[in-house]
Amino acid sequence: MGRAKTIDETQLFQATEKIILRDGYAGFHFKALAEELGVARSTIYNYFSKKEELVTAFMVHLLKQVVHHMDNVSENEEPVRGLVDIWSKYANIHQMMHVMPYIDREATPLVQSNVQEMFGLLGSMRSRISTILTKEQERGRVRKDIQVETMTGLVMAVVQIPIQSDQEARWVEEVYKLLKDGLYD
Amino acid sequence: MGRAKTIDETQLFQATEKIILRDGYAGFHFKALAEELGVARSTIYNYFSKKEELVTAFMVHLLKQVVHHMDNVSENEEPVRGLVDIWSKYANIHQMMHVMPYIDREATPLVQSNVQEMFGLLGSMRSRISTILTKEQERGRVRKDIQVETMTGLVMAVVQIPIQSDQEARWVEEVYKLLKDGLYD
Amino acid sequence: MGRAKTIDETQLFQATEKIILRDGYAGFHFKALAEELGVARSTIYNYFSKKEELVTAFMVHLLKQVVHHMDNVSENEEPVRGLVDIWSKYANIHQMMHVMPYIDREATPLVQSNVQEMFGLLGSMRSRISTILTKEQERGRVRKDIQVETMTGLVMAVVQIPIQSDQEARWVEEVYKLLKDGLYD
Amino acid sequence: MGRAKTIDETQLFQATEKIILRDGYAGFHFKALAEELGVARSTIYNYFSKKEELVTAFMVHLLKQVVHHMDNVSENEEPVRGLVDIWSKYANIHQMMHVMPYIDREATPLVQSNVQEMFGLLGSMRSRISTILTKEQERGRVRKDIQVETMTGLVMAVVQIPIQSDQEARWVEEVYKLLKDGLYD
DNA sequence: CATGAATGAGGCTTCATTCAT
DNA sequence: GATGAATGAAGCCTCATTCAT
Repeated sequence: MGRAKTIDETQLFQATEKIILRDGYAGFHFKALAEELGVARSTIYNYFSKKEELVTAFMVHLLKQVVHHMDNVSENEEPVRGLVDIWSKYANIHQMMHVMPYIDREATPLVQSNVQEMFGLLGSMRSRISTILTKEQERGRVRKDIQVETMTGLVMAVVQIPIQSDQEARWVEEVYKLLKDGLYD
Repeated sequence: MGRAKTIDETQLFQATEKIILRDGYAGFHFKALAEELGVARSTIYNYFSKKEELVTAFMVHLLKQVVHHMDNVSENEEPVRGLVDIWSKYANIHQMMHVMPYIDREATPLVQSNVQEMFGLLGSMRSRISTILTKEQERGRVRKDIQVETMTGLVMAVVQIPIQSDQEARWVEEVYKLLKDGLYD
Repeated sequence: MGRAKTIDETQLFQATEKIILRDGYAGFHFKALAEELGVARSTIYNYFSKKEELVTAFMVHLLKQVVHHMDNVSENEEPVRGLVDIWSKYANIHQMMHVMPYIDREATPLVQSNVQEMFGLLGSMRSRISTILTKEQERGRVRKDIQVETMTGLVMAVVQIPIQSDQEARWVEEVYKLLKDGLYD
Repeated sequence: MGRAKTIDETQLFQATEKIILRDGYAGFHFKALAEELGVARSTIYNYFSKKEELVTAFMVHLLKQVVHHMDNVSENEEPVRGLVDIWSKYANIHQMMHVMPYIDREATPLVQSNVQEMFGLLGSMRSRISTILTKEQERGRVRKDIQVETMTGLVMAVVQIPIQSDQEARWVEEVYKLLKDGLYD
């Protein structure tokens, strides 16, 4: 039955995230990855034949999770709060997104399609937010004097507000309030 | 004496920004820079003896400008709006900040001190915002039920909201409103 | 598994010696080394990640050999002659030592420790010679009116006396005599 | 009458020696030299149009001094001692000679002729020593059972015996004795 | 003469990727 | 499948040297 696999995609993704979060994309090489996983560098090529393919696949994977969460939230009575809640759990996704400019998007067809999928997913996120906001507008909860794009941008941006670890609940609370009612009394 | 300079620091900084914004930090080499400026690669080393030194010097330069602007604004009657106004002009500074994880901060002593200065300036920005918010709280304009840090984070984060070029005025208007009064009616 | 090595440390050391002896340290680059060995430049980096690491490792290796030889000689009835004999075989070691001022000793920790080891080995050589001379003094063979350090220096210095190839035996004979009885009748 | 010279050959030579002795030939650049002298790098090219020309000129200059000293000594009743005496004063010349393998001897015609002159001077040194030794043989002072070349080599080699500063007199004494009568009682 | 500026040549390194076992 | 070894491409950096003022 051949040799048993020593690693799988999940481990690759975990190690990838760990390294990128720890060392930034600059510190993310197959060299480092191999060390992290305790396998030979060349072994990774049995799974992903190109660095960019791995990274983009990983990001697709991440984004899918987020989008999935968003789907389960949109039915909530307080959907904006639900979004903030998700952000608190996927804060690092933004760090991950920053690696995008460093990726050669033309590298291979697979990379291209991954990148396209990523953009698709990002679009989904945005449009889910838009939808939520529009619905809320219809319900008379959200203001109508501002473009939905700008508001969507704001909702996406708040993920950048630093969270102190073990203060997530408070972060959600405060950020939600700020989003809802703004800075002013 | 000696011959006339063909480039100066200003041009270096401009080219640096241009390249980083266009290609990301990954595409920023002295090779690219030299091509952009039409000089030999080694010429650049007469100005900055290390890639990191140039980039960090540039970022310090940028941040200084922003902080300087902030100083001239804080006396305004509507200081939060002033901040948003600055953000609209320095939107790219955030893109620039994203290169930080890619910089080898130990590269040289000069780099180290530049990086320290950068953090100092970022701190200044934050503390200026804090101060503004606290003062506004005292004047009874800004709410008091939320930690100043979180609010500062929000103010800094809005710079990430995408601007459509030639829509800056509107962006400022809308973002300011959102900041002030939130999403909700 | 993996493919068979095309070079090993021994070949690297041999090539290193050959090049340094032929071209001096100035002519010793990984480029030259790679050409000499018929491999790609980068291949060498799989063995030694820095020029200085290779050179210093090589010198440690050389010195160890010499010290080892010295140990097997000290029991001889005519130990000074034994030393001269060793010198005749390791004449080039002195040429090698001349590269030391050209080595960046701080390059890496490994380099540092290699350099330290080198000095340790040189110290060993010196102290072995000292010991021999002192013992010979006790046996009443070696004069006592001169500091042992100076005599040790003399013994080490004679390695510089040029040898004509295929005249080694004669060189040993004559140098030994000179060491023992001096120039004068 | 034109601008006054700010440096001259003497200063160049002094600075050259200082740097080479301090940092080794590796640390000897026109950059360092210019700093040492407080002039622009390019200024040096008004005096020597090539690094090698400067270095070789300097070495010729040094060797000439030594040879000159040797001439004034050879008339002494104890000529070997006289040589040792000179060595004590020019100990560093040997360090200087070690840079030779690093010099591109073909660099320019001037370099070539300098190098030739250097070899000539080294030959002079050797032949002066030979002559002295031969004369001493004739006077029945120096042994005849050993080739003059080997003995010359010994005399030249002793310059390598380390001198402790402010112990020069003693060094001369001891080395002379060793040369004359050897290590053995 | 002196100099500041520019440059080219050459060496150093690091990885992603490919190969052969 | 896994691996150790080899490699090429690409970027970094340092000087000697040349140029123009």
